Amino acid sequence: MVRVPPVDIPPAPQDWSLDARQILQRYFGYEQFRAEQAAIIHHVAAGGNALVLMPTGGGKSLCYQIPALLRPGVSLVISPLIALMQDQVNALQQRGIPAAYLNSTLKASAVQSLYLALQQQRLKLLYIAPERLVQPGLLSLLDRLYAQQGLGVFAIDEAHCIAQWGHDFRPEYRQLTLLHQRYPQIPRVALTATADQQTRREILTQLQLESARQFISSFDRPNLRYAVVEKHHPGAQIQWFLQHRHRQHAGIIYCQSRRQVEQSAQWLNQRGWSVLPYHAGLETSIREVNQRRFLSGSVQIMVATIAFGMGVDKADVRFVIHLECPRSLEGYYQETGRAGRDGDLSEVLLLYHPQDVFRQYARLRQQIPERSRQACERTKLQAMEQFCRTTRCRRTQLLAYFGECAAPLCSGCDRCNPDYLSWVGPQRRHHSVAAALQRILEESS
DNA sequence: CGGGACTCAGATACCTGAGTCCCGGTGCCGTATT
Repeated sequence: MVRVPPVDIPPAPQDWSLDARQILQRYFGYEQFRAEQAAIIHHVAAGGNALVLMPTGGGKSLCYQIPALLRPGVSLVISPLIALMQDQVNALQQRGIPAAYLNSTLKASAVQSLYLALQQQRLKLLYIAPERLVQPGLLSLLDRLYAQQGLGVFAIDEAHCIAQWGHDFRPEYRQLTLLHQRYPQIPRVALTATADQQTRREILTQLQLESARQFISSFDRPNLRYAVVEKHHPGAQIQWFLQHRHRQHAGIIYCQSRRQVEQSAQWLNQRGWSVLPYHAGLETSIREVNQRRFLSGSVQIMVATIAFGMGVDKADVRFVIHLECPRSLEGYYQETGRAGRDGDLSEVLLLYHPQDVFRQYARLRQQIPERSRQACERTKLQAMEQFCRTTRCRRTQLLAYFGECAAPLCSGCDRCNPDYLSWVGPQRRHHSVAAALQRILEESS
């Protein structure tokens, strides 16, 4: 992720009282709103709270950016990554919108001038991390703005982080509850592309959005083809998949540990594949170079941990491979969702081995002391396991997990189209027999 | 769970093997150090 100091804050345009559609055309260059965007924007701009679930590329950002421009004062966007803040702020500034971010990449002098700009209400959007939000200095400034009616909207971007990170990894995510307690008059909008029922409940509780209006789009990604294959010889299976289906295509291979990333990357490299590793143990400069090379297409395949993904916007990722089962269907959905953003057909392959899952059960027993959380994580892993072992349509099951009803057959997964099983080479006959038997058993029970 | 890192004894001056421990994956911030 490239770290650049913020550009000077552009002066606020004179007239923000345009209506939503005019703003859309004038500042963002689109003619029309998509799907529920208009409804969400009107609801939030009128002071309503909202939970927005919309798949990647659905135009979530506009759902808080336009309300921020329609309402008086400055709006705060809680964002999990510095790189995301930078991307968004750059894009807004290029459109002539006074936006800035406040984070540790800024020098003291830049922070000073930012505070001044806030006090003088020269900003419309401010991006910050939750860690920064909860600091007393910023809060007292926000108190003053609140008293002067200088706060517009609170947007919590990637709101699933509240549930996914708030417990142990980034505890400040659980202090966002202060937004409502301290500034009850300010509308809050939480946005995410992935949240199961449990995650939604947590978002609603933590942000006190229980009575908020919910806008939930379909999670289906019709251009993705799903397959889950039993893992026997992962190296050979991956090689077959690459050679026969994706010789030239860009793709991501997800591993569960840094070591597995290093080993797999090296193994593929030795066999002539154009790959680079990516995980949080690598130096920042190396991560930046590797990411840039993948995005630009000068390297074909990224072998990575979950560190790689959020904010990575590459349209032509044609495949995603999981060398091991992720810990939840939410994780799986997020990671596979990085394929096919351009809408073209893309293939996602999971190599499943029961022992991998068994190990994960053991690990969560050992690592999570709190019983209720352990149970919650176990439930998520169970759903993941069930997805791997199912004899029914994968897509239907994935969508059902996110609370969506879909047709019982999709023709875009290995259960609906067994040809997909040959992605990793010729199928051994007893597999299909075993699957058939299991299906008969399930159906008769 | 499984595998790597570490410890320590034993035999000998560097290395080996057995036993034990601990960790596995995401990032902010701020402070101390270059």
